[in-house]
Amino acid sequence: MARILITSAIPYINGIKHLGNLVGSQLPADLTARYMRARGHEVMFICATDEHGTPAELAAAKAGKPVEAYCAEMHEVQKKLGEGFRLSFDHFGRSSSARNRALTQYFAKTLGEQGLIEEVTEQQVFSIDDNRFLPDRYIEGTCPNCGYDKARGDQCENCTKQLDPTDLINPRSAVSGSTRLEVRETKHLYLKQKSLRGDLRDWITSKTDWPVLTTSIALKWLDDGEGLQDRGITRDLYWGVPAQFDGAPWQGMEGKVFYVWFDAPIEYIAATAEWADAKGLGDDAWQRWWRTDKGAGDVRYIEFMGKDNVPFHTLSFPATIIGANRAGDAQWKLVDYIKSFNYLNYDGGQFSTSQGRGVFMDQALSILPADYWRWWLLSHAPESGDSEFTWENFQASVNKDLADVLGNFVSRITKFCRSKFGETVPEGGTTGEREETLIAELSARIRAYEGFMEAMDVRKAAAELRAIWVAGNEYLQAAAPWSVVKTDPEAAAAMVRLSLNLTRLYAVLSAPFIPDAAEAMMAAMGSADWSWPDDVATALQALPAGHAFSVPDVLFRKITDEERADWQTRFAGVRT
RNA sequence: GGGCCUGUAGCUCAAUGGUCAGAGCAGGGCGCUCAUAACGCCUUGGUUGGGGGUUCGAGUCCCUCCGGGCCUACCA
Repeated sequence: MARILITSAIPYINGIKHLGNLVGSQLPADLTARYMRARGHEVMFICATDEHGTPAELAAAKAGKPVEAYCAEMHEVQKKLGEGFRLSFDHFGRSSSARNRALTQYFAKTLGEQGLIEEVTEQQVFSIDDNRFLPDRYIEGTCPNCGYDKARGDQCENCTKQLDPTDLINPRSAVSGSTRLEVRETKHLYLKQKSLRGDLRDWITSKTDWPVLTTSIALKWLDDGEGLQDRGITRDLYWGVPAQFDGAPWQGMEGKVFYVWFDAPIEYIAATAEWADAKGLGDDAWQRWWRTDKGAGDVRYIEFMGKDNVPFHTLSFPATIIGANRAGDAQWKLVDYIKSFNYLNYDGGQFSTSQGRGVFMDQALSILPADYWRWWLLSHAPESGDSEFTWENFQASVNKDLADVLGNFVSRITKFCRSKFGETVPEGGTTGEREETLIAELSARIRAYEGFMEAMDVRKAAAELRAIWVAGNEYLQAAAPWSVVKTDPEAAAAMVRLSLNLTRLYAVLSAPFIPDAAEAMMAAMGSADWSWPDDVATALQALPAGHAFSVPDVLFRKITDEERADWQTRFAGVRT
């Protein structure tokens, strides 16, 4: 038994997330957490809402609410949706928590004491009418290069030229449209990542088992051009962790907050502390997951994220950790493995939160149960490249895999048994060569399934699980108990007994992917034995003769052509 | 502009430089009748985006062209 710490990238607070967000981090993280628990490991699975930053303030203003209230509401909404998708977080925290405020300030203070924070005076665009400094991206104007009139202050989307806000012709605030902008001087803290470059490179190059997607992005940032640059870790905003506090080794940062990307990953740690608080446990309880000087030496830490998050998790967050560890007292845990995902596209384009394009988590649950989405998304996870959601593919995959292959297997065997032997596991008969062959095949496939799950090879694990389901149908077809029962009821009884046991086995194996259906299968088998099938032959004897079971309701109903067409139309446009 | 990823059957995807490029779905045929018109067996289908090169051998490595995607540090 091992100890495994799993974090999912924390979803941003400004709205309900779409299926692309879900499959890029939370869902595969949940799959792994559930699997590792099923294997008997001690798991800490952490997620949270990422609440700070300009977009949160603007979304709150648009909703006509104070940002604190807006974030509190949206946190609850996201938490409920996570529960709806059966995301089995040990804790779903908030980056605005007191724990995160304290830890973020602690890390900043420690980094400052190590000489790793520098004060930099710089010029920033201030919008008089908005009464706020504007991030470059929130300034619009005409591109000096191509004349596009909606160019952003950081880059022109039309000609892709990188810009400085002061390059724009007729600049205006993207928030209000106001043109009363002026450049003001402002002071910010920078994390001196440059000086940690060697440590970071040594650490990253030691991770030979990481996916190319992950290491190539990290190395590019580390070495491209002039190499890794220092990063500003404060902003002129209201909503965030205050950058001036008692004991801060710098002055003059009143009214400024830490940059959201500085405090967001620290929330992984803080959310674990929030978990301990919620459980009424002491600091030791969470520190044993995060501090190698407090017992976290044997923890394996895995992070899940979309590819856009990789630089922050391979460079800036590790820089924070490595820098703080130089102080020599607390020793914080660095990530052991990063599983990153590409993007899921929607019907020929991108999912987009800002444009309301695609299917969002609340909409998805309103039309079908979580298991349908979990199965499709995980079995099509964008691991090797971007992948695409289409309604046709969704309908076909779900109907075939869940209804025809798995659901129908459970249906045919339970109903057959009920009609011939009643609703108890039948006794008598012995197994033979056919059953030996089945057990051998299942053993080999389960071993392969375990390998894919350990490696977090999500699509391959799904394909193997499906093959395990198919093996049940193949067996039934070849054994044909409906024929055998006419001449040799005892032999048929042995076949049925094994098949009912196979149903329980399927519940155990399938639970990480489709937890609700697994529960339904287990309940129908009248069992609560979730133990992992280390030995298949033994596992197939868990339900003894005479054990009562029931015929479950249809596990997965099929998606009709009419429904598919309806949803296709309903979700074709933009969410309002 | 630079960097990275990617292009394989109608669709979604596999293949440490090494048998005849494989699966699932869709299509075709046969079987079965326990089951959600489900299941099983067999089967059609490929100039691996184009062109060149390295090699005994290339989907895989190199060059080039074409297409798609992502990142490029103040959105998160």
